[in-house]
Amino acid sequence: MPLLMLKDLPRYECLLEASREFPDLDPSAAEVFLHLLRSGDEAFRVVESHLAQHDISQGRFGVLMALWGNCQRAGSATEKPLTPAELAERTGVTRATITGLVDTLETAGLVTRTPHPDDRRMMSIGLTKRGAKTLARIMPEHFRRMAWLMEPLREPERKTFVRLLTKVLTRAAGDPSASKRETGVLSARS
Amino acid sequence: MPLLMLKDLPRYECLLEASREFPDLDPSAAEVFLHLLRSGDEAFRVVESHLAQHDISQGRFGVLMALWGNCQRAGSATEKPLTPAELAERTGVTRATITGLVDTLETAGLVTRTPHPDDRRMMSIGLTKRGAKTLARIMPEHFRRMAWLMEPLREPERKTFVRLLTKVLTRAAGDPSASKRETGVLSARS
DNA sequence: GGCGGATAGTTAGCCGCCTAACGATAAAAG
DNA sequence: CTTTTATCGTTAGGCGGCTAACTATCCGCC
Repeated sequence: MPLLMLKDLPRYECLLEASREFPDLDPSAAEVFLHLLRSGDEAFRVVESHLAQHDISQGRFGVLMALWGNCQRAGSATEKPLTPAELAERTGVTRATITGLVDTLETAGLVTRTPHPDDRRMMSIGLTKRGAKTLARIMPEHFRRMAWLMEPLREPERKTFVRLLTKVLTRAAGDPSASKRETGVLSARS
Repeated sequence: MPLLMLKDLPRYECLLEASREFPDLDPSAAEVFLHLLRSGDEAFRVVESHLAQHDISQGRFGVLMALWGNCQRAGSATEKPLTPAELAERTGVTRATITGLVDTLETAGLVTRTPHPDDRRMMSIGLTKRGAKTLARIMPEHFRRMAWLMEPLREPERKTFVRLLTKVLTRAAGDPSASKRETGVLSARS
């Protein structure tokens, strides 16, 4: 997981102090923001350390899950392949990155890569039996780790949490381009 | 920002459905978890896209901030250098990574790197005037972006948010080793 | 003073992410 | 039918993260 701004979270009082020097700094916003970055980081680590034991990175896991989900979605026991572009779309990385991930997964015998039957520009990526078995081995503990991390939260807290997180996601989805923000179009929008 | 499990967040009903097949899957925990991962990702993107305009990566920004914070902390106008190990500790990456980051920052004229006066094993990394000016130029918009993302949340929501995030962080900090979790020591602890 | 263990920063190699560019292919336009 | 535009997966190169190993240095102990 890449670097966060700084490892130790500043106390609110420090942010308040800093806001005197930087008028653009909203102390409570910064506090939430930094806690969010940090928590996301930690959440990632909790599951990633388990995946690593299976020689699976989060990136590879995403590809495997997308393929596996596609089998389930198809409601069929037979594999339903995806193209690299579809994998890229579902996993949120570029097609170029998918090439590398599929390279290593193919080498490990977890996926197949064959020319697409309908379009010669495309490849067809499918989950092997070994890939499916690897996933089946990983998923129980994967889900347990998620549950473990969230255990201190009771159901109502979880609902609140999701609601707040969704507000952030909605806001982020409305992200105008950076240049617009800097030129003050944002204040006109607000 | 690296890959999340899958780009599109599953609806709660899907998680409920999946929990029938996977007894280890706690639907509400998974929902919060995935929302958290995703929100952390988006928060990262909001500030990172701005930094990129200044040719600064999040990693570099962290180093600069640590150096700048050290100046401030020292309450002195003169620069107060840090060692690579101190930078690594404050920014949460390895010393090896710091070497690379400092390499590029030094090339850009934003930091100085000199032998340490007291210990010949160490280097001394300091912020240049140019580095400080670059930071001063970046920080207003950086803080504005944080504030922008959190704007939909009112003060009480922010306090709740920080409380919930802190619970997660506390839990993550109590993370026993992975092997212990898998062997069931966790259930004995709970 | 000498030895052993610890620490520091760097290097090499790997991985995963990106962008830009490319050749091959498909689709659209005229 | 031909030309132009769009799409695909891959490649090359860069960056930032990691681990392991290395040489140089420091420190504690005998």
